[in-house]
Amino acid sequence: MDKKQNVSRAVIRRIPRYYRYVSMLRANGVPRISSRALAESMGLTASQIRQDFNCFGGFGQQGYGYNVEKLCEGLADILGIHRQRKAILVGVGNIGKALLKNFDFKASGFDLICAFDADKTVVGMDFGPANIRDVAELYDYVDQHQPEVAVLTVPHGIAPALARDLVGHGIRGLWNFTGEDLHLEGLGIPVENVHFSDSLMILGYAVDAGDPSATDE
Amino acid sequence: MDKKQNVSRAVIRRIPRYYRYVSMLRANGVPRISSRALAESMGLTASQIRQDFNCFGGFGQQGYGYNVEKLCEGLADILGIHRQRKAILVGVGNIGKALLKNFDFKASGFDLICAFDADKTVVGMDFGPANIRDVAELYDYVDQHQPEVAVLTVPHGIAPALARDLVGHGIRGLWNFTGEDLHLEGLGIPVENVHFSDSLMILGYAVDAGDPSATDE
DNA sequence: TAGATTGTTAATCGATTAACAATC
DNA sequence: TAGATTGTTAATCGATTAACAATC
Repeated sequence: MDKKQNVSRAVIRRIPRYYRYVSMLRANGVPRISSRALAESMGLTASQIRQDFNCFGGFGQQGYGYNVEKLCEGLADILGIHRQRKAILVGVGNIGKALLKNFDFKASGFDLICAFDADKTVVGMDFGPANIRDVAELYDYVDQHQPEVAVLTVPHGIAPALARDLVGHGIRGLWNFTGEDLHLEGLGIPVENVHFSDSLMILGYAVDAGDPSATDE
Repeated sequence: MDKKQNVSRAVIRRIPRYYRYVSMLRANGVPRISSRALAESMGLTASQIRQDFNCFGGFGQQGYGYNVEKLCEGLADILGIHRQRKAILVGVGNIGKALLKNFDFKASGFDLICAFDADKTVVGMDFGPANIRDVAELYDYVDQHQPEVAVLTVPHGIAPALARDLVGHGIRGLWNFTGEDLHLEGLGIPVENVHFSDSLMILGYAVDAGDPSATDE
């Protein structure tokens, strides 16, 4: 199920999308799928799909294709969905609230154990799965519970310092919604920077150009 | 300012990030920057930056570098920031609300003129720039005001049909937060699918692997 | 002018696609 | 077995990097 060590960035970034499509097939009770049929439905080539899956060793079977159940579990394992790593969220503003209320952390492999904010009026409340605590307790909490990942939904400006401190307290990955690029790869800390504006600007360019090829995945 | 026709997808997707960095330099009053210095601060190579900028014709000057003001305006023009294209938002749930309240559409080149929801309790309210109308009025409104882009923040399931209908009424681009991939490129309609879960899963993978190289941009 | 830095061509690298033998 | 489809190698394509002449 795990074979090669050096899986390229391009491949890894496609895995969640595979997982999404294959999960849907599974939910629909489809027992098996060929690389050709999956490629068709995803807008990729069959070759690429076989290459990608083979980075992680043989999911498939010649003459048959891929068993959907097995493939789905394989992809889930690659992504560590079942590991349910502990995560915290810092900054319960609109975006923070929206994530707490709507976003299914469990489905992505995380257990959101607590959220933090400086605003006393939200401290003590519950949104979705997590209780809100005072940000003053943040580092004590991190020391004690050792979450692996922090979701940053704080206002612009305070992100870089916060990120550094969290990493100092053992945080190993950051999901960053602040709009400021964080670069902690030098420390070996992965960061996913979510930039709404970049996405919308690319859409604007594509609309102006009348060219959809800048968009999709 | 505009030279080549076939600007590659890879280049286009970097432009918003350039725009972000160069805007910051401008805000800080920096008058000029070399490809070398910009590369340093963005974690790219100088070569790549010069190649990228040259897709759109000479922003720079030999021996001097790039004039920040001019470069910033050039990038804004490529992205059509000043065009302020009309946009609507459909689905005023948590994510919709968060976007309306927090997201600066103008800074990305859009004027969010109206939002729609089926829930009568939010109809008539204002969040941020836009008034909320009943979704029953949606298509009449689109016919009349001809927005170019629709932001889809509706619940899972109804997105594909809604997207098709909006395109039927002249919508030329979709910013899709529903978690369902929409593929309308066959119709020449660009779509930016925003997938929070994909982003978080990639982060999870990178954390497990102890390898930040899957993340960043 | 001399130094700096671009614009641009050529070389390298990586990712995608094609092809086909292996095998279920 | 025959047909289908994978796993995998080789060919192609595109994107990034290096190099350097042009020129401010």
